[in-house]
Amino acid sequence: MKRRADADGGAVDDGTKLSRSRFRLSDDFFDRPCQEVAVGLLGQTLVRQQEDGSQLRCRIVETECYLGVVDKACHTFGGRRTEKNAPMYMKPGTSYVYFTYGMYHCFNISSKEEGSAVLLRAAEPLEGEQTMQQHRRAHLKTPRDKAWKQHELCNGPSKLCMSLAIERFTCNAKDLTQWTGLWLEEAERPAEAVVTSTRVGIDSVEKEWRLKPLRFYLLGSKSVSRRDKEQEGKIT
DNA sequence: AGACTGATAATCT
DNA sequence: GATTATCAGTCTG
Repeated sequence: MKRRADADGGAVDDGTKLSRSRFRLSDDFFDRPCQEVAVGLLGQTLVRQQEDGSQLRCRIVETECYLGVVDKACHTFGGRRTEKNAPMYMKPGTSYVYFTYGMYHCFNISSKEEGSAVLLRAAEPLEGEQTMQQHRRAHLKTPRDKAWKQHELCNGPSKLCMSLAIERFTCNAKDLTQWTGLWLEEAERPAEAVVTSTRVGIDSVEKEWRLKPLRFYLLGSKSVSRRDKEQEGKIT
């Protein structure tokens, strides 16, 4: 895997923080089969650049595969093309941010197969937790002085979007290997085992595709959105 | 921690 | 007109 220093993406390290990974995930990371990208993203760092120069950072702990035109649960199944799903057909590493349930967003990254993408489902906050709390509060129906536990900030696909201020008008159809607003950085290989389970929230899909093992998460992370006790029991 | 329910609007049929 | 890759609030244990 080739590496490239993050010269154009993130804020310049001002020396006040300890050394951290500075290798931005690039084309050769995303231009791989959906399942490789989904598993490979576990443990990596998702970075959101704020307008004030600060960064929001989190560690990805849960992902899901949407395999493209062959996948009955996928927005591009059968080769369907709409204005909304267009980013899924774009270059691997392109963001696909869509609005759902009249209120929420989901954030995906396109991968190699035609129409495929990885849904980012959960992450652990690393930096900017107070800003994440503010972003979450801004979405409350009735504004109040609520605070979430750290592991509750990004433990779901739309919570992750709220915390990082990811929405379709600003973040959709971006090349995440180039854009300065949002990118991924290589981190240490996770020590946790990877749990494989079924995808969430696709109940109307026929059984064959609904039950495929296409969700991946890091065992033991408190930020995982839904644990699969049965699968965890099979891990030694 | 888990189960249940209502909310809410863009998108597609 | 139906559906939705979800969440917050409430209730229960």
